Amino acid sequence: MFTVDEVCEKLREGGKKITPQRRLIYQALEGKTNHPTAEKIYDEVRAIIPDISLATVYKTLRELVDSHYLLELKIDGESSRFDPRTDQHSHLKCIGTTLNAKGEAVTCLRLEDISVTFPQLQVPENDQRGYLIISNEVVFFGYCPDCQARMKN
Amino acid sequence: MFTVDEVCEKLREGGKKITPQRRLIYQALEGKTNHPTAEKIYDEVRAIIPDISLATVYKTLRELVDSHYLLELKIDGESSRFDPRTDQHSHLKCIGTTLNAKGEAVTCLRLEDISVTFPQLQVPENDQRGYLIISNEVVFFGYCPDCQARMKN
DNA sequence: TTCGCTGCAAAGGGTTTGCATATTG
DNA sequence: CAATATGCAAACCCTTTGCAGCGAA
Repeated sequence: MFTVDEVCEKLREGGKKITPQRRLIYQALEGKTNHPTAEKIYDEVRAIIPDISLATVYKTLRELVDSHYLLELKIDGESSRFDPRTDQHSHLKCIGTTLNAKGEAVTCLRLEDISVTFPQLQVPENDQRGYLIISNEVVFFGYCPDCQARMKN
Repeated sequence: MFTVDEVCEKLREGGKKITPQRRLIYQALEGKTNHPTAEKIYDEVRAIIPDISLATVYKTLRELVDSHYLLELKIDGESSRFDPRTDQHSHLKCIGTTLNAKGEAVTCLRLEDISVTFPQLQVPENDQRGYLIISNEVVFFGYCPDCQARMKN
């Protein structure tokens, strides 16, 4: 859970330069729990710097991920979502769908943090196959309140 | 865990036609536990029908997935891997890496089935946020025997 | 004969890369 | 001033799509 100033300072120490573009991208992530995609961040920053390039957004995000200020979540084949919360935690994803104008199913993109991890989870002995287990990742699937409400109609 | 004949029969009943290409793709999957990618299947089938098209492979796989003969696994942003085992189960993925000729890290692509699921896993109350939880997905990460051996050197 | 299938090539979405120019420190 | 960032366009990878011709039933 970085702050803009903290990231700026640390990156500057590493010989990087802080541009208005970068600062705004950091701001678009600071304290967020909605796991935006690169596009979402692009849209948000573009409201202020209209001709920022999507490539700049991607480069800046990659940098944050590489320096461990940001987690990149690749769940279920969706495009990457970015999470400023970098401690170990799990996720809860809504699987609700709506139909768009063309009658195609569009899935609700809500994704929530879950504070816990599940270190006690074990691979059954006969499935172990000589692997040295390091970690696990748990994702829960369900319907968010909005999608539940929509389903009642 | 389908058999080639079973799939052929069922699809034929649905008005589909069984071509040599399709039959070979089914064979390349029948009973397999290595979770091949579309490319891997393409390579395997191409050894027999050299001018089969990758598009045909993709179309055939999509069809099997849609008719629930095949599971499509999208883990960690990798390209899709296909699993003829369609009952509920978990996976164990090797995170070992080697360096290729250009010094880039290449991850071991081994992926194993784990027979169990973890229906008892709960979302902590204060993380529930009004969601109706339906299921969860657990992936274990670790080092396969080969990668462990390589790390000892 | 008919419809579904094939291969090809093109398009698509998301992401990265190369490069000349602009900006930071 | 030097080095790093930017924006643009092109390239990438994986996957899907459109279409004319081919082949299964």
